[in-house]
Amino acid sequence: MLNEKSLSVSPDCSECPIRHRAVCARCETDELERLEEIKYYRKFEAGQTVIWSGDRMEFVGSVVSGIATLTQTMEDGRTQMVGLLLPSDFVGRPGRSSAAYDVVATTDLVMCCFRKAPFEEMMLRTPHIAQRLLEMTLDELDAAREWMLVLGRKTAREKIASLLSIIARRDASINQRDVEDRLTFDLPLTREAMADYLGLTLETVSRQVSALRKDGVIELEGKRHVTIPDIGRLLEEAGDDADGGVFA
Amino acid sequence: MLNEKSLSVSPDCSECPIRHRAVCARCETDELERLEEIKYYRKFEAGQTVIWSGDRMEFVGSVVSGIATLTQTMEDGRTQMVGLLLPSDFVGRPGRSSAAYDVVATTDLVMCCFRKAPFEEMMLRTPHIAQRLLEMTLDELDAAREWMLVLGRKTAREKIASLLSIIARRDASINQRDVEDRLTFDLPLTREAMADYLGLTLETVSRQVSALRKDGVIELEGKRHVTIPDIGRLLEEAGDDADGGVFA
DNA sequence: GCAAGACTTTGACGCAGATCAAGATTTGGA
DNA sequence: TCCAAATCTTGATCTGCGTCAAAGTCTTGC
Repeated sequence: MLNEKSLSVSPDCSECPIRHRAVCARCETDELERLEEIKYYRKFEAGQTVIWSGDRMEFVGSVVSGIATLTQTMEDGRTQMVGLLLPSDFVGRPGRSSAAYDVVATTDLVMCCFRKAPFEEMMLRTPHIAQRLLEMTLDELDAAREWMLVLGRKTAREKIASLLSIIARRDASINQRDVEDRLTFDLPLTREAMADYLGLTLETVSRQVSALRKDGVIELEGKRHVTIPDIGRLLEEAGDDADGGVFA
Repeated sequence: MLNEKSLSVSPDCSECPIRHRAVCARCETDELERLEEIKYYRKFEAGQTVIWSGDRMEFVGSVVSGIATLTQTMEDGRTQMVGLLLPSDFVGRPGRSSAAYDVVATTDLVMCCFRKAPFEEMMLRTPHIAQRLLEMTLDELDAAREWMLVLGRKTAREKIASLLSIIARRDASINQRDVEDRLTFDLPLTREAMADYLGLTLETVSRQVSALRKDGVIELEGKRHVTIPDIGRLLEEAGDDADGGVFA
């Protein structure tokens, strides 16, 4: 299965998670080349909608850089975010022809896309791709279920702490350490987007963020830059085990 | 790929969804026979725990008959149901060694199980199985995300109506039509289990069920037997489009 | 550098659903 | 058949978060 060429990563693909995670180092050379043929990049600006719920979806792909959200909207306008897409996350469903959710770029976004039909065709012939996608989808399912606990049973304060701990842990690209080796990052979401993710109003989000700051759980510089002095404390506030449940 | 034997269903397997949905009519005869070798049935009584969160999980499988729930519990005892397993639903994750949730039988339950190691091994050699599991997992992910909207944004009354409409639509085995051709079924969940699914208290569930009855949206015979005079009305109460969103 | 719009904070008040409590109904075992 | 436990209903009261309102603070383009 393995050969030298499949292990090497060509420069233009060094940022492409699908190729890294699903394909590279596992498939035959000619499969890699076929995948290369149907691959292309798309860029979106912050605020742009990548795809509307119900639209025909003619590609699948994964996030290379930036952040996007998946949201559902009820007829009366209530909206719930159902997924946060960070670099390396996959978008799209083989076998489904239209999008089930709105996908919106919340920061500038680069996606690595594959035309859907040839990708599906290739999946049929390349078992590792389906297996890798299954693995990724099971991870997403776990994350969705973890989030159900947050939405159904946690208080507003716990919800905020849960969101901050997910962001602090999941997106290596925005995470830094400051001079004292504390976690520090820019929030990639507005208060309103946080509210949509957490099933709260933006006013409640704002109040609870202020409360966490006042209590020393987080530090804020401006509206968006967050520093976590003690990640264990934050996890406690989130109602998680100190060792972090599924996020560990 | 196809041959006569793979299309025929042996009697002892006529109820096994994995075989129907993932394997039958798609694989070679010898794969079918190997699958048969590692297959076994397990029965559980109502109330029994199938597996505890964190336990080593040495099988995967699917529900043949009965209903089970997936729940998460916080240290302080708050619990959230994160999945409802109806006949044909799959349990277990190839590649994961321990269970992430408690699985509890809420009615008498029959499961069709496969020993995990040989099943995984077989999955590697039989692309259709991974592809079928991917399809099923994507469906579960959609259901989980639909439920996030219910948990995050719907009122108590809408939540109850949403749960009833899911049960009314998804479990063909408990669904009947009465003499006037109206949907009618026994609720497979206690008020407490409904509360755990909906992120409510059991008192609120009881009150809202009573309210829906008083308003003629549902009819009750005893505590558990429900009749839906007008499914469109119920969907309206659930806040869904009359044509049902992802449940359509 | 300033005006307009987007985003955020804070306050006052109301309400949906939680909590606490008591009692009714159903189930099951001796 | 009867008692005990489980399940469900209903009422009274409390509270966390939503709603409405106003003002503060960033950002952007001119």
